[in-house]
Amino acid sequence: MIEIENITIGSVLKRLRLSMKFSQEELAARSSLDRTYISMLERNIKQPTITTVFLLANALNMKPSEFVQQLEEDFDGHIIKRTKV
Amino acid sequence: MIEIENITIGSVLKRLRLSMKFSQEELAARSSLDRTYISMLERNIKQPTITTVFLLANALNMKPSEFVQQLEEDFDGHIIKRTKV
DNA sequence: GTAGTCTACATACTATAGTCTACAAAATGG
DNA sequence: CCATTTTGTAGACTATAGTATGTAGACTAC
Repeated sequence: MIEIENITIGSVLKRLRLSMKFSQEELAARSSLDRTYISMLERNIKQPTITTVFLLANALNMKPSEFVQQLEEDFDGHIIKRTKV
Repeated sequence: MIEIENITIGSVLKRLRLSMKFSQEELAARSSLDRTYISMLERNIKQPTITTVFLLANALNMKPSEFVQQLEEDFDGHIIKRTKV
């Protein structure tokens, strides 16, 4: 069981984007998000809110739950570690 | 087609929490989130990040994608409206 | 009535989501 | 190779995610 701090969507997002043959610019336009933010998401610099997940999934012509399913598969066997100070 | 600004998880979250017979305190403990934040999520004062969605779903003994599916059903026929200034 | 449980709400804080501009570096296609 | 396109990155900004404490109201059980 691998401990992680956050769910990171970078690899899933990039894979799906490329499978649609979209540039980041194209995906940004389709999702009404900022192009540089797409870049940051793909590099796991930032994580999206639920609304952003919906926007991205819609832009990728898939259901948000399908997008999340992809994440589940990537993070199977991982546990999110929450630290208490 | 109804325009919305954000995906709000309040009604889904509360329904699922009650179906598990958890108090907000219980759900907070199981998800390692703050109790008052759970309250705010249920009242749609705040929206969660993807990591928080995973934490909540796990605490509710369901897959994150199932949780998101519930949201999809609630928001079927809605479109997220993004305003450009 | 009283104590305990549950939740809403206010307030304040830290960390970060998301936007935007500018520029540099990398990739691509002819 | 060169021009164009694409992506990474820095920096600054506004809005908000998430935490935490305290108070108050509602409800239930004894």
